[in-house]
Amino acid sequence: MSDAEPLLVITGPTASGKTALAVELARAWEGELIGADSVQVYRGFDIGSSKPTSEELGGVVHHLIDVCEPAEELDAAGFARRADAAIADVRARGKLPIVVGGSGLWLRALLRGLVVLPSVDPALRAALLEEAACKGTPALHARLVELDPLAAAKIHPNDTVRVTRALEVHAQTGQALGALRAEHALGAPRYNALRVVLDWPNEQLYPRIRQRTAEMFARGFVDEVRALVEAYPSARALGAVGYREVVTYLRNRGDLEATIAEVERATRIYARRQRTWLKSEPGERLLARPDDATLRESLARFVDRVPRS
RNA sequence: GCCCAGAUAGCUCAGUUGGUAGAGCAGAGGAUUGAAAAUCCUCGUGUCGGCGGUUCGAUUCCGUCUCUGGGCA
Repeated sequence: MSDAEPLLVITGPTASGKTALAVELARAWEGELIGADSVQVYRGFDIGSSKPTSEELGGVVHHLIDVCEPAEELDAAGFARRADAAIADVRARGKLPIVVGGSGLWLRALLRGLVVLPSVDPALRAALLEEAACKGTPALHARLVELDPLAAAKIHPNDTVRVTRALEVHAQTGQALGALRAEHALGAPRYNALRVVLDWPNEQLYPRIRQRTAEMFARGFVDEVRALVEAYPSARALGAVGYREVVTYLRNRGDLEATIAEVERATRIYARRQRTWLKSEPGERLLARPDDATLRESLARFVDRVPRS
C-alpha cells in the first residue's frame, strides 16, 4: 500500500451506469464528481456523449464537463493537470472527490502519470501526418526503427497515431520515447486509487446500448451534430463514436434507421475495446454490476479511509 | 406465359480459362504512455440454390427445376 492519497474512481464500458452510481455515491457521502471523459469535456457535445443533465445530477457538482470549446483540444496530459487541481479543490472544501469516466488513457494519465514531455507541436504533427499520407505509415516506421528501435519494436508499422507520435517526440526532444516509457513505467502511482469497474454481461449491456442510442436520436442528436458541424467543422470530437456516423449521415443524406444501427454497432465495438483496456490496466480494482448489493458496503469501507481536510 | 439478370460466409459481393473458394462489413480476441469515443493487429469449411448430364474430377461447362429482381405480355 503506497502512501499516495486514496481516490475513488468509477469506470467501466459505455452505458454501464457509471454516472448514476457516481451521483448516488456523491449524494450519500457529500461528494463531487470529476469527469474523465474525452468527449464530455467539450461544450455542445451533450446528447451524443450522454453528458449528464442537470436533472440527472440533481444538484451534485460535476467537474471537468464543458471545460473546453469544441475547437480547442484537450489531451490526456492537460486533463490530468485539470483533474489534479479539481481533486485538490474538492478535498480542500472537505468534500469527497469521485472520479467517473471511461476514457482509459485519461484515467491512466491521472492515476499513474505520463512521461514528462513538451506539449504537442501542432505544426510538427501536421507535417508528420502529411508525410504519412504521402509515403505511407510503414515508411515512417522504417525511419523510427533507426531513430528509436525500442519504440518501433512495440508499434505496428500501420499504426499511424503511434508511429507519428514517437517521431514527433524524437524531433522535439532528441530522445527516444521507447526508453523514456520503459523508465517511466517503474514509477509509483500518483494516487492510491480504488477503481470500481462496472460491467454487465452482453445480454444486458447490448440492450442498454440500444435503448440509450434510441433515446439519443429521440432527443435531437442529429440536430446537435448538424449545429456542431456548422460551427466547428474540424472539431476532433466529431470523430467520436456516434458523432462520426451522424456526420456521414448528414453529408450523404443517408438512411436514418441504418445510421442508428451503425451508431449502436460502433458503441458495442467501443465497449469491447474499453473492456480490453480495463482488463490489462494494473492497480486495485473492484469488478461489479451496478445492482450489486455488496458494492456499497465495500465502497463505504474504502471511503472511511479517505481523509478530508 | 415469354425474355434477361441473379442465387457463393450472418450481410453485401468477388472469383475459380474445370482440380471443392476470398474480400469488405458484422462477430470474437488483443495492443494501447499528450488524437484514446482515437489508432492499430489477429481470427474465414461455406451441401458455391436443388436434381441430372459431360468429365478422371463440376461451385465452374450443358440441361432442367425452384426462388428472387427487372422487362415484355
